[in-house]
Amino acid sequence: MQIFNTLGRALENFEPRDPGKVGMYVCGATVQSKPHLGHGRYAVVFDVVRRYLAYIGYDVTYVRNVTDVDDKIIDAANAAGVSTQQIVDEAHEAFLLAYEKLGVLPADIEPRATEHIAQMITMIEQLIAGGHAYEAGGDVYFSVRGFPDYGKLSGRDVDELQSGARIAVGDLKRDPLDFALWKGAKPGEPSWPSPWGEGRPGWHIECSAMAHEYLGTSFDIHGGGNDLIFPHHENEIAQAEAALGIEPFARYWMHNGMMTLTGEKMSKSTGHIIDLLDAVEKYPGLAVRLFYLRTHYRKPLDFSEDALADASASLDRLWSFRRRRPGPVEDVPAEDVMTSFRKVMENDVDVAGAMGVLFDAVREGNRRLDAGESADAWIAAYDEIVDVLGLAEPARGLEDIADSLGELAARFEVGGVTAAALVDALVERRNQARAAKDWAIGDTIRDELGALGVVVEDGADGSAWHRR
RNA sequence: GGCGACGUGGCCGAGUGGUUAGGCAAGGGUCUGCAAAACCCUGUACCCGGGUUCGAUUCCCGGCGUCGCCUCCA
Repeated sequence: MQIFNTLGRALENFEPRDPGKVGMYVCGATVQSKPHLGHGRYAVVFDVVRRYLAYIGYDVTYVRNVTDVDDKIIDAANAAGVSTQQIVDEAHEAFLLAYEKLGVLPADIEPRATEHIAQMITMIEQLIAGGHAYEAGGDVYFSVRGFPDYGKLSGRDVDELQSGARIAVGDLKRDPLDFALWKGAKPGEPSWPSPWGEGRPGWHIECSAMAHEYLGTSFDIHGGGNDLIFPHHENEIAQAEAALGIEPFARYWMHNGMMTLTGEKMSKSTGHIIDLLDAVEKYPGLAVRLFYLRTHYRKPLDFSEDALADASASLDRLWSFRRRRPGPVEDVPAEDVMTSFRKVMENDVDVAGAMGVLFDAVREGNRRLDAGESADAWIAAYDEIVDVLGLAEPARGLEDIADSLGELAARFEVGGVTAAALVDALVERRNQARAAKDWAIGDTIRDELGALGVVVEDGADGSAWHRR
């Protein structure tokens, strides 16, 4: 397949380092506060990349890190008067909940920075030994000008960066461009022992060290938001390639575009955000997921309430198609549908294009069902595509409304062993009433069920119900 | 200022050198006790100005506009 590689800014044929296997490292979040819609986008985008690679037969190792030590976390802990651990745990829990609601599969490995201090120290030692880094007053800095390839990812020129670079008061850098690998501990900060005294790692070194730890040298795909290209990923490359003496650190760099709100980037530092957990509370998590997936992953995506409602309506269309024939189908997926699907996906993961293929299949499937023909091949195609996109309707039980269903059934003098049987009995009772043209009873039962979240729909071949 | 991206029908949004993307919304029809769903039909888009070409929304140049990175950020 073809992937747009930020390193080189071109579409490239994807060839993994080891045949049949893909190692993927995606920059996760700094767990400092609750996630916003932008975090959901990166998570969903790379979740689909991962699923598609697995779908076409690769054995994928998916690593998504958790940054659990940095200035902002320390600030947040101090401001709230709690431990950094508490800030990290609460935020991380919120992220995991959001990922789950969005249908994001758990990472194979979810390494935390604080659990890989030793690997970072090793890498920093390698850098110092190689003359790429220097210790200064308990800090360690990477020497940017000593790494000729610096700027190759972001397209930056070291001499032009010079003017914009700044030195904080008390900084011990030899060159304004240099960045911290290790920061000497200040009072009240979490710290770890090191050859340079107590301290903590700089931001960038964790990804270099952890990606190398789990995926080895020159692994396949490194992903993240495009706001990480500079300086984070540029620095990751510099550190890893200088320390390990390998090139490239990662072979393909993929970056998703930013979420915007009223045309401006969402950013937690400005507070210009929509809370992700709020969004997945108001709309089904998978509607938010579909909202992300309608737009090509590299483009900016503007949030609006209307867009989310639009996505939600689209999702209903998909799901109501599948509900027409519940359960597994035997047929193989319609070949031309799957061919089209793969064709668009091979084009730099054109999920928006895949959406078109999917909806085409849905229309054809619906048409066939209306005509009384078999739509199994299209349902099978639907299942396969929806599985790759992560948009399958989750099974929803009736446990939470079992008591109310019991009361309702009692009112209409029907019974059943399970909650589902109660619904069946109520629908049957309703149809008896309808057969007798007693529309009032029929409509009451439908309305009452609807109030509980059970939607009843009458079709040519009987009435069907589903949980909303 | 440097680097980069984008500008498609009412809205969202793929894609392509010449043949229907798709979704949502809208109008008309079929089905239907009502509702819902579904199907069929309708709207014929590609920022502006040049250029290349038999032909450009698609390639090139210029302009206008919007956005991102250059500082923490998915």
